[in-house]
Amino acid sequence: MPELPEVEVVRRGLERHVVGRVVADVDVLHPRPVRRHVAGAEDFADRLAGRTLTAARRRGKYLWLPLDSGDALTAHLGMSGQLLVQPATAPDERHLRVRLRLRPEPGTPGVELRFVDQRMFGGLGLSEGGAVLPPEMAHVALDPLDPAFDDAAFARRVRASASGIKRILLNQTVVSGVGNIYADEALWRARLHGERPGRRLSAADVHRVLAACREVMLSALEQGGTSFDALYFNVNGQSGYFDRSLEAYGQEGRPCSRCGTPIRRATFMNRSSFTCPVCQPAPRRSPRRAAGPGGAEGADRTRRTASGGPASRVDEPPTS
DNA sequence: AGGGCAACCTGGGGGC
DNA sequence: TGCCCCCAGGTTGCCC
Repeated sequence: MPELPEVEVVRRGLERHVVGRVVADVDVLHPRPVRRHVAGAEDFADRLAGRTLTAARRRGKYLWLPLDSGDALTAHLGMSGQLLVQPATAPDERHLRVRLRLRPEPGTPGVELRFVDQRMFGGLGLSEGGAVLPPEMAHVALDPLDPAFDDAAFARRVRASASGIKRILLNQTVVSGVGNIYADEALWRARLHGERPGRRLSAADVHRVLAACREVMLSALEQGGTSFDALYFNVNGQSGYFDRSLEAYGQEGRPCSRCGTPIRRATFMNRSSFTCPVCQPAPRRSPRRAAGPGGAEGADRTRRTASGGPASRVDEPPTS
C-alpha cells in the first residue's frame, strides 16, 4: 500500500535508473492501467516512443516523468502497483501491465521500465504539456515533507472543518501523501482519535499530528531508502517499516506500547482504523449527530457498551 | 458546494 | 478438497 515514503523511494529509483534514457517502444499489455489516456493505448505508446525521460518528480502519491516533448509520463501506484527496472531478459511478471523498452546504451544490456499491478487501481498516463506539473495533479496538495508546506494554513483549514481528523488527513486536496496506515500511526503518536472533528481540535493538537505525520513518514523513508541500490527496485509498501515499527495499524489485540491496553480495530470510511482506546479516546458523542436534515439513516444510534466496548461506532456488516 | 460513500479491481485467506 | 465470501484501500465519481 504505497503512501508517500514508498512512492518517494520509487521516485528516487527512477531518478537514478531511467532519467536520461530514451523510450524505444511501449507495450500496453492490459488496457486498464492506461484508461485515463482517452486517446487510447496505441496513442499512449506512440507519444512515448522516441522521447527522453528528463526527470522524476512526485506530488503526494503521484509520480511523473517529464519528457523532452514537454509532455509527461504520469504514474500512480494505486494499491498494488510497482514500477520495476528490469533487464530485458528477465521473465515477465505475472501482473505485468505495461512495458517500456529503453533504448540500449552502448555496451550495456537492454533495460525495461515495467509497470506491474495486480489490482489495477493505479495506472500510467500521458499528460499533455505536463512536464512542469501535470494539470491532472493540480488539485493535489503539497505533502508535509515539502519545505513549502504551509503548517499554519493547514491548521486553519483543519480547525474550520467539521470532518473527523482522519478523514481530513486522507483528503489529498488538504494534505497529500498520507494514507490509511500512516494516518493511523500519526494519530496514535498524537494521541488523537480519528473521529475527533477538526473544529474541536486545538492548534496544538493539529501541529502535533502534523509533526507525527512527518515523523512516521521520515522514519519509513529512511528504512525504505536504504534498500534499493540494485538495478531492480521494488516498492509496494513492503518496506521493513511495516514489520517493525507499526504501533497501531494492524495491531488489533496487541497491547499499546504506551499503556498496555489492547489496540482496537474499527470500521471507518469503509476501511479499518486501529486505535488505542485509552490513549486515543473517542469523541464524546458521535462526531455530529444528524449533521444534516436527512438523518434518517443515522437512526442507528450510538451504540454504547457499558463495559468499555466500542464507544461509538457504526458497524454495518455488508449484506450478503 | 462540499462532504460522504460506493465502485472499481484481484488474489489470498479463512470458513464451511 | 474445493468453493465461496470477505478483506485489503487510493482514488474517482456520484449522490445527497
